Amino acid sequence: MESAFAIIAEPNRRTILSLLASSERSVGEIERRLRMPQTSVSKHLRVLREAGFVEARVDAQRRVYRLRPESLREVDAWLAPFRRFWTTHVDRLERHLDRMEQAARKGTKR
Amino acid sequence: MESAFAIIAEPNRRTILSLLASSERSVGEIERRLRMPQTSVSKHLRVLREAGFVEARVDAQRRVYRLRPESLREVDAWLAPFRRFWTTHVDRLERHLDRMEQAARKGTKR
DNA sequence: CGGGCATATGACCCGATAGGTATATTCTAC
DNA sequence: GTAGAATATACCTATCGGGTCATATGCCCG
Repeated sequence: MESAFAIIAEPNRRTILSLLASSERSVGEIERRLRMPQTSVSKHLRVLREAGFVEARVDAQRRVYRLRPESLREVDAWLAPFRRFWTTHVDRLERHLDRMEQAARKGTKR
Repeated sequence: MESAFAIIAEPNRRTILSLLASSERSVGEIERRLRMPQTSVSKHLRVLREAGFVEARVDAQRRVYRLRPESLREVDAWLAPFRRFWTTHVDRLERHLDRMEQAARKGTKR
């Protein structure tokens, strides 16, 4: 289970991620909202956790999972070169502004 | 091989797509540039073709493949809800932590 | 026409992985 | 401590997808 792409290839995992995008959830909540067996949820969460997509907070007997979005940036970054295919001149302006913003922040980053 | 996500889960297919992003190529060109066996290239191209990621133009004995980017928009669209995490959230948190770290360094005598 | 190039297809093997079932662990409440 | 909850893990199995090898198809050119 190397790449981020392999992780999100699984539909249930994508659903879990989407659910966590709105707010953090316990395993039981995920289980009920997505109507999938608990062991399956736990397994997918483990994969997501080990790949850095989510992290868990302990709350008594519960584990509350929340998103860790950095991993998805890899996917976003790979996608970047393709975006020019479906963007128009309007988005060109946007990219231009993005670059200017980045340049402006260069000195203060990290 | 249902979803676009499953398609791009394969590293060689991603490489092929990236290559085609710069310009169209014949099978032989892809084969040589990526140093992978021809049958393998053909198989991946078939998968990509049937999933709508690429299309082929016939040029004598060659097939010249070019990108059809619409399929990738599905991925891009799925990613959209997560983008707020790294366009606002993370940067703000990062800058916040940076300031705290700097302040902490100032205070300690190390 | 025949040979050789470019590409596609088919058959087989193999490793990875998701799902299911049963069980283990950890915590709470009494 | 015990019962029962919430969650994790082990194990098995069936499936699926990629690599490779052999072969088929189609096209060009002499």
